[in-house]
Amino acid sequence: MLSSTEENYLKAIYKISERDNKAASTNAISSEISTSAASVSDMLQRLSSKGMTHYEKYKGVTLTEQGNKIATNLIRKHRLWEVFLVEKLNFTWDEVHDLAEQLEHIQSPDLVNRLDQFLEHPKFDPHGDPIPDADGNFTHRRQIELTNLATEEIGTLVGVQEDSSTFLKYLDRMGLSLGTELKVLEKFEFDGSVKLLVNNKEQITISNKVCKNLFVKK
Amino acid sequence: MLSSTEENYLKAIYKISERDNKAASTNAISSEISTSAASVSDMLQRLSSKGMTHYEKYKGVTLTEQGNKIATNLIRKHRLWEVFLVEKLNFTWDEVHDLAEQLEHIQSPDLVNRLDQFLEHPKFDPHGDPIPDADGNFTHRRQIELTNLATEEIGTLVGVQEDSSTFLKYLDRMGLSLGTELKVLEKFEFDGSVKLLVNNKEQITISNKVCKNLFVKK
DNA sequence: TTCTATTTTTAGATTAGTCTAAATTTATTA
DNA sequence: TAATAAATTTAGACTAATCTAAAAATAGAA
Repeated sequence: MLSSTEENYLKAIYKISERDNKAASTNAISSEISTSAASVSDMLQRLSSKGMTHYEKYKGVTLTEQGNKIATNLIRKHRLWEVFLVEKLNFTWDEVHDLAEQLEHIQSPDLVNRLDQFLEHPKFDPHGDPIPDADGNFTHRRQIELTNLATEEIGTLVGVQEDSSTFLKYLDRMGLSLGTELKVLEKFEFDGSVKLLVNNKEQITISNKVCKNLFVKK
Repeated sequence: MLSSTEENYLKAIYKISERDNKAASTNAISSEISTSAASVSDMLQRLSSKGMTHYEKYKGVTLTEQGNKIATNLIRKHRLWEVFLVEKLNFTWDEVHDLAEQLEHIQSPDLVNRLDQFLEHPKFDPHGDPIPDADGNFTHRRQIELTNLATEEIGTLVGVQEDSSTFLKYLDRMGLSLGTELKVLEKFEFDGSVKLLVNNKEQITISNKVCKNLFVKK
């Protein structure tokens, strides 16, 4: 069995490979989990000797099938716990990330599955991210970045890229939550900011950076 | 903040002091948490330097107010999680101990209290053990050991001493669970075993060892 | 293609928690 | 009360995970 630390490395490698579509570099991992490159280098050798990663010195690292399975399961646990915290314990969506980081390391295959059942097999977490099933299959999101919506088009907010507390609090403040209907009124070329009609009522303008972090369904 | 390991030492010290009504010895702790006496000795000095324990070499150890508070809170968390696992996720009472050992180390004051609220402030865990409130106060159990029941007396099973999986499975097998009504039919002096009438129906005989692990309310 | 900058790895040290073996202190008992 | 047994602590070593500094390898630019 792996330590929590080792598990966190696998998750980081998964996340980076997913994002960049290539082997994760030592530096990318070290900045993802805030440790020195030296520590990462050490750990990569350990994870490889345990059959979790394919690693060639100076060439970056990818997950083996086994490593991928563990990483996916961590994500499953993380997102299910987030649903539990929000739906059952009434936490807000900006409070649950750090807690789920702890809970995802609880060891018990039975627990995850019972939790999944208790929550009635949710497909998405409170941030709109898909929850993989017990076999590691994700429900594919039919969603696009808000930036890809043309003027006058309407979409429903179904997910966010970032889940930092500051970003989520900002969204709450602007009256944006999952399920909110958005109509693009105007796109400003100058800085990429966008003027929106929210739920057919209020008008707000959001920056390009915010825009890129919002997923909508047409 | 303390590590999980340090927390486990505090819990062990709490448990032993409670049971024996005196300072916990190095050996008692080492057998409670299955580590060498040398490791315990080391740890006791560390915990004392952190203000968690009163420790005098060769004289055993007791908890400071702060240490006591942490230990009590761990017990609170442990028992609340056990209620959650049994009531909400349908685990059986013999399956939850090890999982609760992991869950009790999750750090978040908010989480415990929300869990408590979600479970509607249970007073006892699935083994009949009292759950301390947020201030560390236990509901006093008005219960006696089954061994103290005289012949012909009737009691309701309200708690168990041990919560090892083997013991609890044995009880299930014998048709004994919390709430079961027991009538003492005969006490055998020879080996301390006892013949019981269970729920006014079946007759069983249990050993003295089992007897000592059962609490009843008259 | 060669030199320089960047990235990555190695070397060596540190901390928490553990161990065994040896030394020391306390308890028991003759 | 002196000798022996038991309990406890200290010494020294090990592993996992981390760090900084130095060395080595790779990538990029002239």
